[in-house]
Amino acid sequence: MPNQAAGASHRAAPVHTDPEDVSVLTALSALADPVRIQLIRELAGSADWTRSCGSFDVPVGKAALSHHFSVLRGAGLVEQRDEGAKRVNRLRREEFEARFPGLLDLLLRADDTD
Amino acid sequence: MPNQAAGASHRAAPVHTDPEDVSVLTALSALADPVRIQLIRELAGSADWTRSCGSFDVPVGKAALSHHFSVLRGAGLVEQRDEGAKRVNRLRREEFEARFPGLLDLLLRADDTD
DNA sequence: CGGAGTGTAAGATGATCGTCGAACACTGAG
DNA sequence: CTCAGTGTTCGACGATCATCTTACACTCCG
Repeated sequence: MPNQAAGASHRAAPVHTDPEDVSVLTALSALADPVRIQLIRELAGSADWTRSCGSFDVPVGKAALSHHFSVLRGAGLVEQRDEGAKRVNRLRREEFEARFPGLLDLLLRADDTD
Repeated sequence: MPNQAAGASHRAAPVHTDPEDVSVLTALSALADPVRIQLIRELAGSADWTRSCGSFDVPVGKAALSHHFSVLRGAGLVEQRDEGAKRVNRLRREEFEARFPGLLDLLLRADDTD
């Protein structure tokens, strides 16, 4: 097997979906949840690859949290990478913006919660 | 009681919500449904006040249809008016666009269904 | 190695949501 | 008035979804 750079992992790599392959319905369904909205907002306020899954201030257990990240990946909103024991995240701003122009901005600009 | 112009009705007027009072979550939730997406698209392709509720080609009964229109009203997406025995509809394009710029266009431009 | 930390997988539970059928109210036409 | 057409409301049902608990796998560190 090929030599791997820093950040190697023997865990199963997270499954990602290209935003181009995401339907409008899937995108809207992924965004229509308070916890996921909060995750995206927090993620948007942090630099890429600096936030591990457990570092978010959301009122759910880690099992539910894992599920939410899975949904966000499936909607092409989040990219994940294993870094040691942690799984760090990145918001796919440009790619998602190219597929759904203005949608992310709508979420991030809004000042209401519910 | 005041003299009423043409189109008077003794039925309870439909309850509308101003798009300005709609939260992002409510808007996204309203749009995250295949039937409602179809309703909005069909409505967008017709002139204002020309489509009665029963004139839409959706695969649900009239009870469910009535529910969907109620959700769309609550999200500030649709305005309704009684005209004789029928209730005719209008897509609130400009008002909704002012509150959520680009969101409606996203739905109407997309060429995928699910 | 052994233990703490991190995240996923599987099963169960409770709530929400979309749907339908039936009953009801209203309108317009005969 | 009677009747057909239109739409809403109510109760019920089933499916989906968010959540939790438990168990498991992996990584790092001592």
